[in-house]
Amino acid sequence: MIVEVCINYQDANVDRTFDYLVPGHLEELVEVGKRVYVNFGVSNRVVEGLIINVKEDTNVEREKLKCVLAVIDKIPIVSDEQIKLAFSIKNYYATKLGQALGLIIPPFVSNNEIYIICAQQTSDLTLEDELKEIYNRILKRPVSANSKLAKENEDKIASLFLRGLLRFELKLLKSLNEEKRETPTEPQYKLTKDQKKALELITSTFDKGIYKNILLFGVTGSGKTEVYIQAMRYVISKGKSVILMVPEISLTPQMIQNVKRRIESEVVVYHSKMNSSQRQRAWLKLKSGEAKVVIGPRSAIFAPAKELGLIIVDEEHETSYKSEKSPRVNAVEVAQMRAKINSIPIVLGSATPTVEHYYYAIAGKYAICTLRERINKALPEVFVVDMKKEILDGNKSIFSRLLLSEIEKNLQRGEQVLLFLNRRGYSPIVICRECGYVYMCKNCSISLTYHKDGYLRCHYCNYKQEYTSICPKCGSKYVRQYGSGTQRIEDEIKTYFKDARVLRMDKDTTTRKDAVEEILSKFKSKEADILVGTQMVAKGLHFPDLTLVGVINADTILNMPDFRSKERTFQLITQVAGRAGREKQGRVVIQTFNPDDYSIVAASNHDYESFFEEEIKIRKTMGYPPYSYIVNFIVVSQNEGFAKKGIENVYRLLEKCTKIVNLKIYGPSESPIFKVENQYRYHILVKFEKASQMIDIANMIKERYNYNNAELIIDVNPINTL
DNA sequence: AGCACGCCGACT
DNA sequence: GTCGGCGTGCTC
Repeated sequence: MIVEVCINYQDANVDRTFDYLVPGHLEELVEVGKRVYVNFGVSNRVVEGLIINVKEDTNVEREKLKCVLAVIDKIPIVSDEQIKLAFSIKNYYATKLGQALGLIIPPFVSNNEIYIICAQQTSDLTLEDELKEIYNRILKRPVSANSKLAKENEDKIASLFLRGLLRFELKLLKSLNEEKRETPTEPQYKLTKDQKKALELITSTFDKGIYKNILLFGVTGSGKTEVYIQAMRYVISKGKSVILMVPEISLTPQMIQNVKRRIESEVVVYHSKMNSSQRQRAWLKLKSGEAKVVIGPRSAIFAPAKELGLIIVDEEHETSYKSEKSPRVNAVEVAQMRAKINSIPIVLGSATPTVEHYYYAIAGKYAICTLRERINKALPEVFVVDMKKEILDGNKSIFSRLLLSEIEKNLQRGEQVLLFLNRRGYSPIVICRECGYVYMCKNCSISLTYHKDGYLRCHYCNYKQEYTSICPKCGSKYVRQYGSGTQRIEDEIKTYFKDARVLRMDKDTTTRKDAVEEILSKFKSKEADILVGTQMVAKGLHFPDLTLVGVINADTILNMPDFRSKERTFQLITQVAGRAGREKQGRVVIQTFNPDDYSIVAASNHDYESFFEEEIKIRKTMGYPPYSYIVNFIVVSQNEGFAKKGIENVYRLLEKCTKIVNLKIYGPSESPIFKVENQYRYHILVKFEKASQMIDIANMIKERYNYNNAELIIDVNPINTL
């Protein structure tokens, strides 16, 4: 018996599998998805590997074959379906199989912890007895022909198992206090016509057992959640499970509450602040099928849901679904792969769908349902203020006259205000007026942001230094802070409205574990009149008395050097605007220097279609997605010269491809932010005509790039090219 | 990642 | 002559 093993998931610079011989005493233990210990390389290091195939024969010469030393897991920690998913990810994102598996294998799996928990789950023996039995079975037999090595390996493995034995006692104590669960209450909700249609489409697609993207296009407050819940109930009633993806768990407490209350099965919530034992419990509940619903952000798409029947991606346009760390996967794309593997529907919900997805929907590639009505109230009234004109009229304030007067009215009425600015800190640039020196991060090519606590901070690497008002370059004392962040908005708004109670929500005020919930509940219970915040406040929040939203500067995203900047602007304005007047009539004031830009005009008219029409024309003439497929090849090194050499290697490889397929190469050039955390970055952007060509060439470059002095990052379908 | 193999410069 | 530099390639 032979097993095909993927060695050391994460970093080993090998992207192939290896065959190992299974000794007789391990034959009944090996299974696809279990981990094994094997000898690897000339020095026979003991390494961990994952079995991805069990077979009778191999092409490898017998004398090369080594034996499996031990089987680590009692049950597979990765299912067949998840292994298929790993291969899809490897192929599409041009990663190594190990990297793809690394996303799927739960991070808490270390040594034999899973073995221990699983033993606890399945055995009739006491835990300790079973562990001892396993220990004896695996270790008290010859593991390899070479007896010297065998002894060393035994010692190594024995020590791993002993560590496990110590842990198991703690686990035993913990498992005695099992959590209890609220029983769901079975209320009937009446659906609107549109909701009914959407639900029917989802359930009938599910019944057919086919892979299909269903775009659920509905404005904020049109009742998407109700469609999700009823669809989930249907799928669960047929014995299947559901993954519900949300962009950020701490901002969707209402939805989670709703789902928990209305779903028959146990609901597991994944979030980044869970500790290792909470994660283990969640993982096991899904794996065993005890829980049929998992809700969570990006990582939830890798959850071990058993017999998956439906995937729902809420706010599918959110960029947080894309990982910024290598491998740069997009959880929405991964969700599509997983839906395809399982032949199930995937629901993409949004009020502002991505241009690509909407394009596929109207082209007939995806199904689409539109929820037109806003269930409670009319949409808010939107005013666009031209800030050029404000300046011409002598208004030097950050706030337009209209915004100030609207805030005033709101405060008088006892209603609440939300002020949105996409930038934290006090001011983003500190500059010497004598010599022009801009305070820069010493690790990144980024200007430092002045914070109110007297420190200058880099928002890329968190480097901080004390602020001195004397220029470090020329010694002048004419140093000035330019621009505004949320801290400054908070300060200045207090000078205009001295009695107003102001709260601020951004990365700086929410580092503590429950900080987000605390700020939101304070605002909800009307302990504050004005909430100032970044991106965080734009999403999903619902406050009955919030009737005015101010967008301080709509241009921050618009001016980014990215072909999606208009789309992002439209989405963000629409989203923040959606926070106003969810029950009473709301108003929105948008401050901008580009009042005529179509993304801003369309957002102010709540008109997705006309935004889309303008945007798709530009995408077509410029050859951007969905009319092309983009890959960003980035080469990174601490040494500038190495990075440059690396990107030149990539360029040479790409040039050869121009003879075979039609592609457009932009670069090589320095990345827009050249240095990040002391790493120099060069990149080449490549546009392909066909997805298949993109995949082939990205994989070819990955295979052939062998310059070890600089790391190559392949970003397929990049969201952020900075 | 490790480790060996291999092909060039400055040394006992 | 040979010790060691690290480029290249392999690991079942």
